[in-house]
Amino acid sequence: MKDLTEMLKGVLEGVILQKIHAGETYGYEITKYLNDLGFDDIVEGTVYTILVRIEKKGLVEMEKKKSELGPTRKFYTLNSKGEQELENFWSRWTFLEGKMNEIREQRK
Amino acid sequence: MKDLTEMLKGVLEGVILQKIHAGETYGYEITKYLNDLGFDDIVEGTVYTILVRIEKKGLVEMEKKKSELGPTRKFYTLNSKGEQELENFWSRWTFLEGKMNEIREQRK
DNA sequence: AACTACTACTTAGTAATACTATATAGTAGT
DNA sequence: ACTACTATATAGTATTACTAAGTAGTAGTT
Repeated sequence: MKDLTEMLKGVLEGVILQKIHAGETYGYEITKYLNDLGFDDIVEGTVYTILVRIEKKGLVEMEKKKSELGPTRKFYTLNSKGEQELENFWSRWTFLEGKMNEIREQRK
Repeated sequence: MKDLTEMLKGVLEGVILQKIHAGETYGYEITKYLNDLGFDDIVEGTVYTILVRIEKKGLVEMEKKKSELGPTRKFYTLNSKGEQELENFWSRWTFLEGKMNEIREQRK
């Protein structure tokens, strides 16, 4: 999908939190997952930037594990603060989604 | 709703295009409309910035009309380019909304 | 006349975020 | 050696919403 960049702001971080919530994962895998989902323009640099950010915010724990295929992977898991932030994220999303439907339906 | 700012990026402009599409309107009225909808933090400055932007992009026509209550109002209407952009906007939104549901449902 | 409140528009500066571009490095197959 | 794929890192850029402050018209109150 084209021109999605601006619309992803404030969303992509939550999407990545959700992905980590669904099971321990690492940057390269997250990037692949998003590309496979149809977010063509999301590249590794974008994902790593967000991973650094959420780690600084203290939302995740990180553990290095060897890969048989390449350099060491950095696996992330959500901590309780991360789980709370994920809930807040979905709360914001649900609010926005509801309002967008209202706005779309309005006549006059 | 708190902390919605980032999530509004790439969305608010489309919302305003939709509001104009629904009928000729002006900045102050748009601001009130958004506040009444529940977007508490959207202030006049934000709306006027976007109105200037969409006018520069050539998505709207503007006409000044006197108000009985205050300074002259600047009424906006969508032109064909604006209508096209609005369609593209909803297309992007629908795509994102669908993907977000997929992401939210995923297990592992 | 001075004031307050509401209507209405303007704009310079800031913060946050995703993307661009490039670099480094490990493993495996030809 | 070369190529491809896996895997992480980061400086710089563009875009966008928000902050903050200002100007100005109308109407009612004191």
